[in-house]
Amino acid sequence: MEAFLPVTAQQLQAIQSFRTGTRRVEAGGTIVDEHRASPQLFTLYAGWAFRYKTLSDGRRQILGFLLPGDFVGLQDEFADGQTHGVEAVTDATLCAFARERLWALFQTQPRLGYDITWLAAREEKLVDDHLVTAGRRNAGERVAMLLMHLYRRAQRVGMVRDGWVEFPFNQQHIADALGLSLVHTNKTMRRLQRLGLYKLDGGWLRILEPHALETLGDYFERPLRPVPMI
Amino acid sequence: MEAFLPVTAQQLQAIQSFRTGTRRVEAGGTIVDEHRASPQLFTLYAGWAFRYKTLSDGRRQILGFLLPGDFVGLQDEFADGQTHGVEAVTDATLCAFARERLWALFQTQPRLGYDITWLAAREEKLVDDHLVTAGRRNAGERVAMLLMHLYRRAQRVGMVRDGWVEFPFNQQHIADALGLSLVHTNKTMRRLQRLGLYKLDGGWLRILEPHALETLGDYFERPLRPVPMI
DNA sequence: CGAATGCTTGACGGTACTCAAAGATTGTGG
DNA sequence: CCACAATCTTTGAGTACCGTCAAGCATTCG
Repeated sequence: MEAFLPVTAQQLQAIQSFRTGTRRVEAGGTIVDEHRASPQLFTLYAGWAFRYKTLSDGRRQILGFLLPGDFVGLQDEFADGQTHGVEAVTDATLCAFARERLWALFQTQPRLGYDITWLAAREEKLVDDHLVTAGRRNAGERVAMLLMHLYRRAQRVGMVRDGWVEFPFNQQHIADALGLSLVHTNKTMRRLQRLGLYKLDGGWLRILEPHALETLGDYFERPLRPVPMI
Repeated sequence: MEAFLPVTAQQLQAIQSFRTGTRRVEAGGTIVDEHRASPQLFTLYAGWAFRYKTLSDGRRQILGFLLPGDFVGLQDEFADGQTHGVEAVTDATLCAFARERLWALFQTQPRLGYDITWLAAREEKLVDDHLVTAGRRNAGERVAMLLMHLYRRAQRVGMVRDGWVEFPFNQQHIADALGLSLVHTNKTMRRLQRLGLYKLDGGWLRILEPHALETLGDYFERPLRPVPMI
């Protein structure tokens, strides 16, 4: 797939030896518990998932969404338990790695170590953008930005068919990602739909006016370099 | 300093060969331009700085604050220019590294590569927390959280003297970090001051009721492990 | 068919934003 | 040393965006 960097046979072997198995999680299931440090790192192979944190009174903030190819769990490496949860939105397939072998991987395969750093840096950029959204955009801009963002990322990994993407989120997910209430999220999304900017049907999303949404969200994705795949 | 991991002589030498020089930036000066990819990575040696992004109409979001020991610029590694700015709040001293030598560093010094990944993961955790603040906390909680957060981090690197920390930010900085307006930030801060939770005098901050602020912000920092220093 | 989940809408209230202007503080030049 | 500008802080008044509460509607599932 063109979104990912090519891998040599030797690297592939190193990745294989680093992995400890495949895991399946059904829709709505917990991939990483919010309050327990995970002994594993994951790469998402198939499905949609998200990272989140909850305040003690239950308010939840979704930190980011995960698509196939995304690497999760590095943030916990030094967190001593104070970390974030990961939950599957659809049925998901993951590749698991032993956290304790991470250092060995860096030693024996510096290239893969470098790639992991790359992925970590990219992740942080996503959170940076998300923070701008939550901090400085209004409701309409937030929705526009999120729709374009998810669409573009899905497109990149080949999840768009005839202009439609699987969109398995409910409005509570969107609200928790954007820092809005459920009701206000609903009203904002309805408004943008009535304006004809996008369409949502049976869990599938179609962007009707990409330029309008990009302008509204002040969010223009540039073509991205291929990403390493661990 | 106990906040940092010890370094071997050999590692120190590797770090030295990686660095390309020291840079001084005066208060208010630009460390990294928001719209130009920086050819350098930095470690902040002295002073306060912050990372930020601005929307096209001028709204600014501060992504995080930088204290001595913090490493900046990794996010740009693969960003193709779509990045964030870094600005000095006080006079600042930085150690510069050539970005192009990063890969060589990973090859020859896997330990330092691993440490850089550590720092990147830690950075992302900070942004995650910040995102929860902007997305799900109200004004009082945001201010409480930020004050405790900055105080604890400063304390960790020995910047607290007799309970006072240098606090060189103006209210616009705070507002842009928290995603609030200047006026509302002012009113909220005044309110917490009148409640006797903290004191601010001549650019120095003193936390009077740490427990109350932690509870209000629902933010409890655990003791952190020592951090690598590049 | 009833329960559960999610979407939609209206009404109302409050938090936070904007506008405006008056202090306070600092720095600069005559 | 004072006048004046510039910057930052503080406060008040009015408004709007967004949150909460409540209830109706649609869809799915057992």
